[in-house]
Amino acid sequence: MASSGSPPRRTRDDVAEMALQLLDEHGLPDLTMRHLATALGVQPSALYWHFPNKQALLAAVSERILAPVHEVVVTDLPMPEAVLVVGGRMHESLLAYRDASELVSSSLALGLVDSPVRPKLLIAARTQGVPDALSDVAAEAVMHFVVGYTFHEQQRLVADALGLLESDEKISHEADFVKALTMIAEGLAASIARV
Amino acid sequence: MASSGSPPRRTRDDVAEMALQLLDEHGLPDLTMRHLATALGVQPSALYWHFPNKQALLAAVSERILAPVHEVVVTDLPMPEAVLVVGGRMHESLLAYRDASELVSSSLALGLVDSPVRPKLLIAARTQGVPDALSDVAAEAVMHFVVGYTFHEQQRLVADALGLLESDEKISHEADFVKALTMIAEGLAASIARV
DNA sequence: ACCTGAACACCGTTCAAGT
DNA sequence: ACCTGAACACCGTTCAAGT
Repeated sequence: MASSGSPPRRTRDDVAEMALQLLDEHGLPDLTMRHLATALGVQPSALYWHFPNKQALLAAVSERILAPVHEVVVTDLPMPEAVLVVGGRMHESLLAYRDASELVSSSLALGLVDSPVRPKLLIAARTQGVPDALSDVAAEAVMHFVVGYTFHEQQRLVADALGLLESDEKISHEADFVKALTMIAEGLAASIARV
Repeated sequence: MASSGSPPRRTRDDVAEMALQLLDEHGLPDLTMRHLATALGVQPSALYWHFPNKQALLAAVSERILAPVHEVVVTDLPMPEAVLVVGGRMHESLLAYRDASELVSSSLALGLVDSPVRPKLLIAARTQGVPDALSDVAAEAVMHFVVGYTFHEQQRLVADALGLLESDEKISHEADFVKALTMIAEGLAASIARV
């Protein structure tokens, strides 16, 4: 049998998965097409058979990072709580990999990836008779806040690791995140009450 | 008289100002140290006399973009209105230059530039007896939402200019921005009412 | 004080050609 | 279908040296 035949080939998913691992291990600045190719045992040009360009590859990585948010179940949850659950899950998902929020921020802005927050809040809103327009507005506020906050937070984490933060900057800001998200949720509740 | 003497020299401000113009005319991807040097009639290495690295230069450009936010006056303004005024001014400032929100987003995240929202809301809060902690939380929510939203919005503007948007994506989202910002302001009002 | 010249160590992307 | 090899057109940064 020809068991030691042709060299192993990579799927699109293999490439995206390896990119995610490189991101987590070495950070976004070192996630180059050349490093990725080397990690896959392939020439840089081979990557362009799987993806048209680097942005498309990064969008695929963003999708993987955001996957857990799509799994969250918020049906029959009151709207303000749904905001906390979805926003919280997105926060967790972004913190799970190094530099994830920076990467996702640009993929979202470029429109190469859809907000996972919007469909979730839409479901929760509809089961409670809240207009789509209102949940859309809330989804925008939540998504941009969570991504921006986590981006900022994640940079503080690396600054801390490098030991260049003042001691009063080193306290955990997890509580602040929840407070701000709660404030947005309360704003939504107030908007609903007025309808 | 030696009126046609030594060649013109550049100040740090000259360099930052030219960078801002290049950003606005050609966008962030084309704002390279080499292009900037050429525009200034200088060698790329000359820029490193004025700034230690590109990030520091970009931070200086971010400061220029955000300058109008520091000029806004919110003393004696009720807190929810202060949020709308400061957030609105930040939105305007970011829209004034091409790719400004993307640039400012990363400068803020890296901690190379301070949030202009925080000190403004702090003043408004204190004149009304609102605790600093509360205005800080609001400042975080406002800043991250405004920067993220405007980043997304500014990318839609270039996509529209390139003619690659569906017609239902082309409607102005200015009203949505105000609605979301208002929702955050109402969340703050609700938090204040509970104190 | 401000800048040149030259180099170093990289990038993303294309494309003809191979298997 | 998946990849190689080689090239193209760039990057940011350093540093000795000039004026």
